[in-house]
Amino acid sequence: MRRRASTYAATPAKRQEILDAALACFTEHGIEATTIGQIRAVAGCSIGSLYHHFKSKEGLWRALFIEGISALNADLLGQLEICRTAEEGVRTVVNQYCEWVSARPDLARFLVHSRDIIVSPEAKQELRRIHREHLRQVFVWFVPYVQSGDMKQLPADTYVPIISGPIQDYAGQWLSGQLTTPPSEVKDIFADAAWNGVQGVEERHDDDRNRRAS
Amino acid sequence: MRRRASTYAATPAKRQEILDAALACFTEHGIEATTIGQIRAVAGCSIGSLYHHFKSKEGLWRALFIEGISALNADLLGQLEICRTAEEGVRTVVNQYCEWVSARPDLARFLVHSRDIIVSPEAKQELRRIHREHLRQVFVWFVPYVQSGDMKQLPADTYVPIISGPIQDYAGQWLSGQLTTPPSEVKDIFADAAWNGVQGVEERHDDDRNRRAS
DNA sequence: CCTTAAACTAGAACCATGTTCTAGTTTAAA
DNA sequence: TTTAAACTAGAACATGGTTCTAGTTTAAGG
Repeated sequence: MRRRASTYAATPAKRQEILDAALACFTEHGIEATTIGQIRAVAGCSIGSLYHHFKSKEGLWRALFIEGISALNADLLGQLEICRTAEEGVRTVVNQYCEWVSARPDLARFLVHSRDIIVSPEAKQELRRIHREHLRQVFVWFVPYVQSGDMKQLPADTYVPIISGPIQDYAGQWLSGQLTTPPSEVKDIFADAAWNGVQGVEERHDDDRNRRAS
Repeated sequence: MRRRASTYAATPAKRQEILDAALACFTEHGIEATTIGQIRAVAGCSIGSLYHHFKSKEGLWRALFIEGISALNADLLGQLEICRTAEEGVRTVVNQYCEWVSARPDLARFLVHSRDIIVSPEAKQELRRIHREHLRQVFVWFVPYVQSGDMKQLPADTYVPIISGPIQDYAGQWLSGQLTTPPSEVKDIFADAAWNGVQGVEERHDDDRNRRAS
């Protein structure tokens, strides 16, 4: 009723527009503080339209989250695909995370924080499923290297924390504005630490130990 | 009006009662999903009383958070006090976190999640201040060992992620029910990884490397 | 004891915000 | 042109956080 004459035609794009608007609002006001009204205003649509595309506020979060996390995961798995040594793989996990966080900080911030914000049991279940499936796929990539002894034998659930924990912690602090040096500038340090933490013990050479020293 | 005759007298305790009720509700329903009404019911007080003690829902979160994080910090600093080597210190950081998470999982879960839930700028500022102050104090403890060469020279902001990142990541997964093996059972692995990641490079002895092997 | 002020409590009133509902409008296919 | 489905608008509603007024309890001073 308020719209200009022949504007319609953009149905599929509208959904994306709402998602973009939501992310912008989250970045500006914080995820929790953002209201449906603000998103609606930025996206330039009505409440009804918004609820037509997403069944609830949480549904919107969920869509944004799944879209983001899936892209991140797919990108990592793609990069792992072309790695040919355990060390390459480990460093790729760290580096890819750094690059991605630096490239899309708004989305990264949202992903990191939304884990604690999505509450409905079904949604939580789904997100957890996606997360676990991703971890599994990454883990599978590393299995042969564990078996060959290139990587240490450890409890299955400890590899990811050891490899990704530090960079995620650092990135989280950076994303929330507590640190000024971007992850990309310290990625080698964390890649070193990650590889250092999981590399096999027997086949160590002297000059392997500190490769980032130069 | 509804109260039994001479029940009053418990003013200072009531506040704590409300805090306990809040934590119980958070554990049962999730932080976000918990309403003031639920807390009020469990604590057995009125809305007015609740708002007298805490100026808002967020104020309640804040009080609970500060209480918890302060206890955790103080405990760690106390334990560090009696450590006499860098390795002892690093392992203490990891172990203490494990023990504490295992001992008070409800509170731990709340602390981990509430970081993203407190939104008012002033509160956020305060929490950040406390967090940074804590990091600083821990860092200060390690400084002499970095200078002596017992620990690697790294950018200041990377020590904590390397030491604490993995165990925090693991504990977070455990707290949210995704893992079944409690942190206390894998703490040595993470302590090893932590020390491995920050120990000085020159003064390494062969038998230092795998001390947890037995 | 009695009075009085401050701490505290009760619960109704208020208000912001997420969600539902009804009445449409646009599009595309028959 | 007709019709059904996708989509949009915005008012009405429900829930839950917050404020407000009217108390009640306690402790200190007469």
